[in-house]
Amino acid sequence: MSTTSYSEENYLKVIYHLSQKSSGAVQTNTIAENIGTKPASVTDMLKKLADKRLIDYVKYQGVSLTEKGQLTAIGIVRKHRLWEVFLVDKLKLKWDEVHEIAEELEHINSDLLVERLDEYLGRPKTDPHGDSIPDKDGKFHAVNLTKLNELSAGNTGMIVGVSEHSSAYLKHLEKLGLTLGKEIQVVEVVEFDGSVELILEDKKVNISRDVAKHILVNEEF
Amino acid sequence: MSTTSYSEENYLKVIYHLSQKSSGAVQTNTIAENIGTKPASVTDMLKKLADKRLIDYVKYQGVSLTEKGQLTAIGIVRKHRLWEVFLVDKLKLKWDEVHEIAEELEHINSDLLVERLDEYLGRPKTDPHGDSIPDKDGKFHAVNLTKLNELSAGNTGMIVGVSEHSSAYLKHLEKLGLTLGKEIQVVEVVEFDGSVELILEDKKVNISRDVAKHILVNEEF
DNA sequence: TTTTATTGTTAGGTAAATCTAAAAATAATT
DNA sequence: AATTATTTTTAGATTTACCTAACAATAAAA
Ligand SMILES: [Mn+2]
Ligand SMILES: [Mn+2]
Ligand SMILES: [Mn+2]
Ligand SMILES: [Mn+2]
Repeated sequence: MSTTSYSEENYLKVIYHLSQKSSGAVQTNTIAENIGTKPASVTDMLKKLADKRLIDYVKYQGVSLTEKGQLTAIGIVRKHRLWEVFLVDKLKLKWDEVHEIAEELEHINSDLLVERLDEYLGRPKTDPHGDSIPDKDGKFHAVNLTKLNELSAGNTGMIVGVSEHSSAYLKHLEKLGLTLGKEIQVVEVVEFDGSVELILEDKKVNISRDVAKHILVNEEF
Repeated sequence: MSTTSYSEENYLKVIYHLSQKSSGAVQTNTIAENIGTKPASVTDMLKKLADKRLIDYVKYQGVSLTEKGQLTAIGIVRKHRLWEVFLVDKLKLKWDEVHEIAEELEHINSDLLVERLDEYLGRPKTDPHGDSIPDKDGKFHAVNLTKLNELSAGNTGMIVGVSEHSSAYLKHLEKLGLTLGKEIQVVEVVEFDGSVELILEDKKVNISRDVAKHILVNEEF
């Protein structure tokens, strides 16, 4: 089992996330945008990852992860999310402060470390943004999420995740009081602009469609 | 304040440790041995570190850290030791299992992270091997240590550190029961081979000079 | 179905960190 | 002081992960 560099791991993780987001092969340019490199650099790396049997790559046709590539990627995602839990639960960082740091921590390779960290944190199932943490074998335990903007008037739910992790977005939610675990009820989804009017802790809050669509709720009824 | 790469940081740290160990300039070959590279590579790096004003370097005359270089090095030592405390105290790794991992963790750059970690750990003054942890400003709080082999018959002390960190050595001490915090009393320092006969928890233990000289005790009387 | 636009690849280069082999400086021994 | 040994540096390569500019393939539009 050859070793993977930080850079290779970042590529695998991005390819993994992009494959989740939409079906079919992942495109070179999309990877470049997400990693912050040029397409030419991506092509170089894709060849290397293909040589290592971490991805299936057909020139001009995009890529997908092999079994081995996917397991590697999920392992990194697991570490990223466990470290985020540590940073928020134990070190009391805010949910918008942890991503960058976890981006580094996720590359530290030690099965013993990850196992003990998981145990120490109480084997959490989700990270501070509500994302599911895969277990040691790379299995996710299904959770059913609905986007807030897809609820109908009258529906109630608890905020269990967000699908956008930028600091700007998270800080905005924080200010609105829309944090994980909060109960909300939809008053109206405005047809004109898609904005959502909701009740949060007995107060009315109005959020734009763009804000609403990245809030994931556990629909209650 | 330009950024330092992992590799540069490892060099700075090694130069720092070597300057502590013996006075005078640190030699190229010694650095190479300690980092595990060839002297030619060290020369390359020394030029770079000198350009960045992190070391004073005169061709053929060895190097020493500048103020800036020393502060950087101490910052890395601080992180290394804090993470070791975390790994042992919180994650329950053994003292011979943490060095490699801390070698990676020490490079993660976030003042907020280090501050919170320090706070979370209760601002420890020493790491799991008894080494002093510098404070945020790079200051060490002096502790007076004596090498076990320098004690005289009848002297008593508490084990507060070790000056050798190899897994083999630490495992050996563990087996003998010679771990941090243990009280010992010297029965005799054998003149013939320098081995030390001591009492540990009411039992007699004999250790070689080589083992004894890396055990640091807080002499009691 | 050409033409145009988009997407992806190749060719050739750079910077960081390493290496080997050869040369130069310094230190230690006759 | 001359010779030998050790230490250090230089010269020239290599590998990884990038880049720009030019070209090729595919997709979209006319
Ligand atoms: Mn990363
Ligand atoms: Mn997250
Ligand atoms: Mn290190
Ligand atoms: Mn230590």
